Amino acid sequence: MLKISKKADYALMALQHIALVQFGDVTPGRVVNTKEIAEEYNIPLELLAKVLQTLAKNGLIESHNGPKGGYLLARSTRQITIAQILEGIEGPLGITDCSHEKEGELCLQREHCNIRTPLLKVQDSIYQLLNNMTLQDMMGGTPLITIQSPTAQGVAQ
Amino acid sequence: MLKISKKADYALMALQHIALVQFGDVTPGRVVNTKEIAEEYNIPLELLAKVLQTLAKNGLIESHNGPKGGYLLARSTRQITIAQILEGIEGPLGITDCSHEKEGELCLQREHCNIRTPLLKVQDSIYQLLNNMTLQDMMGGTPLITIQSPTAQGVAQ
DNA sequence: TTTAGTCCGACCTTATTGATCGGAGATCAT
DNA sequence: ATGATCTCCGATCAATAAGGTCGGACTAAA
Repeated sequence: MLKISKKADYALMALQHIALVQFGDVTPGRVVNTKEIAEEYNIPLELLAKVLQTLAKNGLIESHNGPKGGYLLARSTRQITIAQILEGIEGPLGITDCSHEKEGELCLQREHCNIRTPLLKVQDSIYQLLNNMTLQDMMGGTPLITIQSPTAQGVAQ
Repeated sequence: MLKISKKADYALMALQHIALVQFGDVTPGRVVNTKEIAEEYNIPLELLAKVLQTLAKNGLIESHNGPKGGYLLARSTRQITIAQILEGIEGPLGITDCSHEKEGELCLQREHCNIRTPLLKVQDSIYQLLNNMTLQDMMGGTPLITIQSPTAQGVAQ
């Protein structure tokens, strides 16, 4: 229960990888493309592409078009929270259907529902949890495995 | 994202209702049947029946067969946690696919996956959250929720 | 201008959830 | 004991969401 989607999983892996490349000590500053990540983690290329597009649209990463293009983090690893990443892919956090219920679309149970308020408190606690953890917290001490890409070798000095 | 299922919602409502009837001051000790709950909260009867059956099978409530039959809480409201209820309906908590991965069924990303460990810590924090809140907390005053950010504990591997 | 790469949206396939049906078994009233 | 009523429980169906795929348009570097 409470499982996050594969897309969200892929997003976390991809962002962590980009962060490692961008701020790691191997080839700092290098731009990362979709193919590199897909091959490194065995993620279907097209699906990952869509995930990255979504992340770019939500302002978490910047896309650079054309050859030698790819993605870069839009801001520092401490300014990107897990909540932002997950919400960027899966939409706003809502443990129950009525979490973001607008006026006029009440659920059938709402009239006598006594569990909404406590559940919203639980939801809020989970959000704080996810929003207090950043990309930086997910990359400590993890070694970056470099890949042999002709493109990458050409760029790295 | 992270939405719980309708069945789980129904389970929470039903258990709260049973608890109110059983320990409330109107008709204490009365047995509650499926139909009563379904009508009160506009829940499809057969679906609720299956939810209650599952809860009974998991030892959260006791079923009494035949006419004048129905359900009773198996233990006190303070001994039934939200985690127990949700897990009884939706299965064990697992925010990622590999949460309960058995030997030999590694996911394709596992080889280079660096996000598993921090995610498991997040999952553990959510579990504590849900397991520290009981049915009792959903019946009266404001639920007491304590969270502990995994970041503070040093989530990075 | 060519070429490699990203961008974007439509599409399909599968899995999960929500909901339904019909009978078996158990209990109480008569 | 017997019937009527109610819960139990498995099998099944439909709707929705997730996972994954395809083809073409656009962009920038060589």
